[in-house]
Amino acid sequence: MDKQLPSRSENFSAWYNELIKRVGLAETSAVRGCMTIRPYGYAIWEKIQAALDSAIKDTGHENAYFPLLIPKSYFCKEAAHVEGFAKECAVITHYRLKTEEDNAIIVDPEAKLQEELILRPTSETIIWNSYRNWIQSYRDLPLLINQWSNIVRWEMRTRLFLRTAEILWQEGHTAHATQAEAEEETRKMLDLYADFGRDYLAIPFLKGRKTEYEKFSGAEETYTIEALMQDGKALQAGTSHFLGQRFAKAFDVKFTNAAGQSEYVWGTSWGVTTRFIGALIMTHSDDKGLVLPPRLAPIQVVIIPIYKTPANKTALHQQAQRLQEQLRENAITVKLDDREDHKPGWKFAEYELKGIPLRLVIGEEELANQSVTLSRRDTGERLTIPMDKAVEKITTLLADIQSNLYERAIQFREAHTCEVDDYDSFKAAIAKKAGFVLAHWDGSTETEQKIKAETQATIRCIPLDDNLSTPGKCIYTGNPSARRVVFAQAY
RNA sequence: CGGGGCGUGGCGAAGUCCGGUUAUCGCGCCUGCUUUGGGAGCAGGAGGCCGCAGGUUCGAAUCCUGCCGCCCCGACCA
Repeated sequence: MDKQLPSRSENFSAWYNELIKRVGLAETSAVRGCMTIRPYGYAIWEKIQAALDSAIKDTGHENAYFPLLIPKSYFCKEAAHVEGFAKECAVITHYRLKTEEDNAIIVDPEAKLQEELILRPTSETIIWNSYRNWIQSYRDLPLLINQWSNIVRWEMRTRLFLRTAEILWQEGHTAHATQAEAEEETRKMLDLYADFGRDYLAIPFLKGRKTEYEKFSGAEETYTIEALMQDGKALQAGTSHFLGQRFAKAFDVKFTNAAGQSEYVWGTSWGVTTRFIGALIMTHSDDKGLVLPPRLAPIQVVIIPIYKTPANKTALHQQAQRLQEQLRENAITVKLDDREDHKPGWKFAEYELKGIPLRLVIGEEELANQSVTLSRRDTGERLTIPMDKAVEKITTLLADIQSNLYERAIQFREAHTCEVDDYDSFKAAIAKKAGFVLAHWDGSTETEQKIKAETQATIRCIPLDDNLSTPGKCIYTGNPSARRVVFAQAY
């Protein structure tokens, strides 16, 4: 095994795959398309879950849990929804195995289900089927439910954390009395995701609306958060859907308003997945390995004592333990690595690979001077500070690293965003993966598909809250365009 | 589903064309000693139905047939 990772510039996807394996985040499993998330990777997911879960609850949502298995008939009630997912559904047809005379184990042909069950690719149908019973009056609204679950989408080609057959995610499903309220909810949760991205993942997300062609099957409107990866490709990291009354009508979910009239409710759904971890890797990490924002790092500081003379060993060890305790008292997660079977150089490389934001070294020199040496993972900067200032300094450094990563990502995005006004420049920009390419588009699906077929570029979103709304001419057809949209090659 | 490639100790590979005694190397693992400020050194050791099933042969990792699995490229897609 090479000590070095493949470099990003030479082979970005080899770098990505190798990093995940080497860091111990995840691995491909025996089941095709599914991944095993290893403890370190899962610890990051748990950090994400904890922060997001409390943000979701703070906005008035409650967690619940709905079944993994969905009757085919439920699934088929909303036409657009079925069409969108039909090609990637795993279907359960039998409920029993049996042993044959030659000891072979087979699916018992007698045990055929009367109605096939779908492994949920998303839970709208089974949830709206319950909502019919839960909602009667406007007093039952809004109904704000979230669930943490796994879903199954039978993908042809998979990549760790980015596209797998089984996905861990969070899916919110809400019901409202009015269209305006549901639309507001859709946008509110989009904002919540983007804020979470900024504050925790240290990733700047571009908020926007999906085109008709790219939107969720079953939604009236899909909003997205799009991020730009270091290789210039875009990643859709989360979506929030305004469902209109589609599922309410499909599942007959009505309520009585204050005036005593019966109305269909308005719905939303929104979700983010472990794809966030993929975004995290491809945004911040480098050729030495993972780079984690402190707020999501399972270990924020690693302490490495370096012994030279046996006489100092005890003193160093005690000092290191004292530092560990002090940091813990200040809610900093810390690991003391005093193993003697690896040399310091090995440990340095190891914790850089794992993306630990800060390394604290205490050796003979530090002990003599009552100091510690700190190294930042994000910049490689090394500084020696007095030992009694360690906790204070580490606290500010962790905050610095968190904001530096965000700043760096914003700068990268700005440097990789361009405007083009003709198709040739467009093709050139996309071919060299220039990042987000802002261009005029005539608004037709036909044009969108032709551009995709010719250049592989897709419309990532029609941005919200920006200053791109000056009219122009479509780069492909020359037809009038109300505004620029964001094109990119995407994952 | 098309096109290409690959299955050999935990991992990565050599050996396969042209069959030959005990299957090789690196990493990792175990034991011991010496080491410790950027992936330590030496010595010893464990670990293999060479993807599976048949066949050819005195003899198969190697040749033949069939099967299974995985990866890459396309079509498809969060």
